[in-house]
Amino acid sequence: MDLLEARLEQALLLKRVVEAIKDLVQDCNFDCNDSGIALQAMDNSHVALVSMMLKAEAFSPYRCDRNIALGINLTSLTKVLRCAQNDDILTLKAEDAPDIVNLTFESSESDRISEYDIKLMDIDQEHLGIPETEYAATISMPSAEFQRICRDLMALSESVSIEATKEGVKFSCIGDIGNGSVTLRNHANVEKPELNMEIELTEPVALTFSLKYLVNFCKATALSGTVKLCLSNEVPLLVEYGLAGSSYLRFYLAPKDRGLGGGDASNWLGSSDVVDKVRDNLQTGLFLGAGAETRAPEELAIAAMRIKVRYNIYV
Amino acid sequence: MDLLEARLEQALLLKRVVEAIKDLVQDCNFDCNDSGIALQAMDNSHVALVSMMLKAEAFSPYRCDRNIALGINLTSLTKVLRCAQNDDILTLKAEDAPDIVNLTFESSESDRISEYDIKLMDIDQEHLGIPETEYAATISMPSAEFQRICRDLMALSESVSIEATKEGVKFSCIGDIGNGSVTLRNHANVEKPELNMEIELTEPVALTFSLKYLVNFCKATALSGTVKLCLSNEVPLLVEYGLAGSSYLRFYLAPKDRGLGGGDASNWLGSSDVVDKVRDNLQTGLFLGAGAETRAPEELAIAAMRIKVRYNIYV
DNA sequence: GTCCGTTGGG
DNA sequence: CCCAACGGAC
Repeated sequence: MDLLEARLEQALLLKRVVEAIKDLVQDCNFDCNDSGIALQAMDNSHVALVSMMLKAEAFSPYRCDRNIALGINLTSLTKVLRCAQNDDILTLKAEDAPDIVNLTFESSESDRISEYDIKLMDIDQEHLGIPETEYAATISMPSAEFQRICRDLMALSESVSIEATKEGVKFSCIGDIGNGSVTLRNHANVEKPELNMEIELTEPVALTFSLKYLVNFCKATALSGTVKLCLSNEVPLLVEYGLAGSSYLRFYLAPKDRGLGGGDASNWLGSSDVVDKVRDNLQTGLFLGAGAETRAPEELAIAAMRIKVRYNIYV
Repeated sequence: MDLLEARLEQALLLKRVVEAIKDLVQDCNFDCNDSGIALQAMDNSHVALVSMMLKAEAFSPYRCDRNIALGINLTSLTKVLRCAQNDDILTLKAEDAPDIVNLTFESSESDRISEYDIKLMDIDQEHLGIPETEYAATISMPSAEFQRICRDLMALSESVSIEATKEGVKFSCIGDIGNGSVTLRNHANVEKPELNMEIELTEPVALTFSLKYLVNFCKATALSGTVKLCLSNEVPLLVEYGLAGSSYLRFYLAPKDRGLGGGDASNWLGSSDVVDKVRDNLQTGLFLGAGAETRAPEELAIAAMRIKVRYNIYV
């Protein structure tokens, strides 16, 4: 008897989610419990963090009798998901103490049934239920527009500065061939609310980020017409794609320090001894100061990313 | 206060123009004066020449207080123009003695404004306002048809012979796998004049050209439904795409000599000492004979292309 | 949504 | 030099 059984009306949802994160994360746990399936993982260079939540309501039916972590290689999962047609019905199944997860794809007329087993792996990783945070600025905008801006500016530079004020948001960059900026003003359209650009702001913010990562996050564009950008100084940017129900796909990205001349984010954590030491510390949470070990694990990831920002500044 | 300000209702026009010439020319001056913006440049191997004229009437408004040459790298310009949506309103701005040119893209609802600065470069190049010439044959035909013919024949050969007679025009080629030809007869269609094929001819002409270059010129196809081919013996072919108003995009291409066996146009000016000498001469206009130095610069480019043809014949 | 062509990375 | 990913066109 299966311990987990989750039936998704459209395989497309999971296909898109996994396509959107597979280049950031190689292997990770799908943490299943009775409220749904969650995934959290930092990317290889620990500059970005992915957090997915598929609530039980996204499935019909959904059943998970006991907490279970399914360690999956995302390249393998991608290969299998590509075998599903977009509007196939997808069912995830796992037994107790499983060494495989089973994916079943049924055509809507159910005259074709495909079944795949993927081998599981043991991944030693805490689940980091990242806490909801108050941000200085929260921008809602069409996800396609955000994608377009990131791609456009990448033609000029590796970094983008995002400045949010009450009136609007300005994305700008400085490059060898010239400079560029895109300015969006608040815009409300009652007929097409998906095209709205809205800012909630307690204080103006300006931060700089790696465009390479942002463009990567934008693979999730098809998942939602709207994206939310949440910024506070010296805190990782949150890029959120809301899914049906209150499911979501979130990306966090540590800001870059301008003082270092706009080097690639993957460069500022290089491979020197010092950097290795810091990297170890990030993973163990050591740099978090007294009391770190007593904090909830969900705070550690974000805190670790803040430390990386500091490190970047102080070196 | 800006010296130049030129507002284009549709960014698409400039996008297409620059896409059509960027593979022929790396860097060139945009010569701006009160009558509009002009560009002339020879390609690297000096076999082809591009001449663009965007009249002031193509812009609204257009203002240029003083003659100014904006030296622009077309790869950079292409990158920036790709950041414009096709129906954005595009505004070009430059100050007096500028080191950058500013491009502004506004969405028609103008809730998005993108601004890019491109660094300028000093390009030491005369403006060669090429003179209008009388040609032995002038062919008007649908631009898509010309593109199709060039692409088709390129499958067989690197060169095409264009023969114009009173009755029609024949494009033909000889290749290793076989020979090919496309013959068009005069054709007038009152309902769809864009599909007309018309020849004005004072004497029959037959010349051979590099298909690689012609295919390249055909990137301009989307700019106009009609293309004009103008031929005279031993004179460069003129391929003209007319734009709204009397703006235009023109390409000139030196004929090839059949005696050399249809080598690639970029090959027949190779790298021997003799060739280098000739190339220098082409650039200084020396081979033009007595009186060359007193000729208007606009004649030199065309004359230089004729000399290359001769050189090719006499070697 | 699918397919093809181009570009960047290994 | 070959393969994968991304973007644009149909």
